[in-house]
Amino acid sequence: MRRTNTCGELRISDLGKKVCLQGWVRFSRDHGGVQFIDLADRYGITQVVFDPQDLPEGCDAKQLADVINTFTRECVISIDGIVRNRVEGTEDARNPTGQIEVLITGAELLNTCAIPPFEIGDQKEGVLPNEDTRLKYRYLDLRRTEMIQAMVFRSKLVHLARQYLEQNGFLEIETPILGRSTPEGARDYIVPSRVHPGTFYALPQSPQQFKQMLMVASMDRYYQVARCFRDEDSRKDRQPEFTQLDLEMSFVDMKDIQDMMEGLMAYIWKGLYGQELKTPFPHIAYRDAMERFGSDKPDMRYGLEFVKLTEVVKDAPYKIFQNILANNGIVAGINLKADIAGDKVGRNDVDRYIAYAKKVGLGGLTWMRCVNGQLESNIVKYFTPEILENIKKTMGAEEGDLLFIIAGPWKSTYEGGGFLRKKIAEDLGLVPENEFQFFWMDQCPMFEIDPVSGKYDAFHHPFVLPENDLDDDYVGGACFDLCLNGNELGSGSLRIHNAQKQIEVFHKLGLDDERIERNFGYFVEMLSYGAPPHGGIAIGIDRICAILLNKDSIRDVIAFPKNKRAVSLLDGSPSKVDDDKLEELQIISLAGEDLDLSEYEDSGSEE
RNA sequence: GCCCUGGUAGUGUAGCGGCCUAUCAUGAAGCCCUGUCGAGGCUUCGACACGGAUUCAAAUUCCGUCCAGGGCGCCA
Repeated sequence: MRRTNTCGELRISDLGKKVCLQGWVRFSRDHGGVQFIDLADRYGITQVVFDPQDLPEGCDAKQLADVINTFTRECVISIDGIVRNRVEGTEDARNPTGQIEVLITGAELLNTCAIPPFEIGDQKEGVLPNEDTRLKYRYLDLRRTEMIQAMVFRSKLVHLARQYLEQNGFLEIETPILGRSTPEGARDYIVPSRVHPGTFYALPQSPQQFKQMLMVASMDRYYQVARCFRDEDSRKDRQPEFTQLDLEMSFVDMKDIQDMMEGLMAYIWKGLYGQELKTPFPHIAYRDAMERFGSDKPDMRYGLEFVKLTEVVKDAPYKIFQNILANNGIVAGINLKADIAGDKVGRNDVDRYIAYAKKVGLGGLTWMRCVNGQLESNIVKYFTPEILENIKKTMGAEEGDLLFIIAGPWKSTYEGGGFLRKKIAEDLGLVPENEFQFFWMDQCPMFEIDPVSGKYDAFHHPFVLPENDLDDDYVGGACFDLCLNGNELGSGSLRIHNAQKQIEVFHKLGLDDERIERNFGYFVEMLSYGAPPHGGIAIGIDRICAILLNKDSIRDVIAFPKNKRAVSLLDGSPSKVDDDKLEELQIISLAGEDLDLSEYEDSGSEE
């Protein structure tokens, strides 16, 4: 290798060294006689100087100038030179290599660069091109320092995780990418089989079943940096393919798994920031999270907690509340204290929040303001003075405070309230930056009942160990989420290790024996061959990186993400494939605009 | 499937019925310049997403389409 140093490496201690640097021309400044080039690579930027007056003997200035004249932005060059001091007073304190420069004594153009579609300099933050342009030219976008830092950060984080888990006896084991499609859960990406026409593999939504098999296989502690695939619509924190740090442990209880994760996070923290992370993480029960913050992954870095008013208003002659309470609904309030909201939330803002509340599924939004020691609003006339006083007391309302009151069915009302709480906090600037608060959300139910169909759905997934008898009124699940700043990083649980219990849960979820056998037969059978008690957790690598780096979207910590519509602008996938490929797989597409189905008709009943 | 926001030179923007032959910056091309560092100076080039409608007049208003982002649904 000719290169002697990277572009982020040279310091004052290297003065006089003969070096060869190779990299990209970021900026160049031609002063007529002397010319400066910012030579960049992923390690940094070094200023290299063409100074024809100051060349050592034997250097042909004319020849060098001819080469350097061919350099353009972002072309790839190799320069030989001598590390020297900068002229006094021209050092650049912002750049770690800013004390020195390299006098060019030899130069070579390694490759040209077409005119870049956007500028790659780092000072242009805030004026990034549209994301589709960035994604189309991702290899250029990734040259930006900010993106390089994200990739370095992510690589470090994953490396630290591997180190910690290896130190704790975990085996890194790969599980199949081509697997079986299951009817539960997210939509699968499916892959046609050529050998068995008409059958399909599915890409894994998670390695869930395989990692449980590894426990039955006595591997005891498994982990994997696992790519997962879900064919659902994207969000800023959801991509069609994403990466999870997946792990599973045998002979453990929930605390063992949580302790291991806390140790892992603390190790990563120390490695990334050189600081101790406070463990253990606090816990909050699902019900409390919902009733206090209106979310199962609440951001608890700011207050604005809901206070239950159901009891307080149960005798109020206010029809709307009466109807709601008669249907087992709840009433709860949130107090915007005068010092944080006082002047900032006026009558117009209240109307805005009422409109927002309706948008997020709340029937409406009741408000009261504490003025001259009395609660005032358009509806106080429906409440007796005693009830108003009680509301005031329960909510801790003081002069100038504004109360928002939500009412309706338990789940949808608290969920809507959670959206409202978040919106208010953002509007009022209550969300702190650069504060990271991990916590466990636990004590979850095993099932949720669909309010429309009355059907049981698994709260997490059907392999979670129920904590009590399935016929009890309330069944808890041995599962928990790891949350950070209002985001779910991942969820873990103890798993069912008893075949009969697993079948019972499937039954509860409405699967009959035939369907269980067809879709999960091998899995249930596996449990019958000495499955140890086991459990595990998976956390989203993309999400944790995005949160820790303050990125709006996980796309900013993924080298080659898809856009909102699951398209890769870089390679144009998904794309059509040649007809002969489809023919080999015995597949016809119904999406073609000129498809002639006549020769296939009467073989199927569809359409 | 639905809702919201947006689409102006390569890039980022201003303009939001006539002051538009469309602003500014950056970029690109050319010239000048020996200490800059997003160098600087001068000259030139380059755009209203597409299709309809309203109007004497549309970048601007309306309708439709496409594209992008955010959200709902969905994500066991």
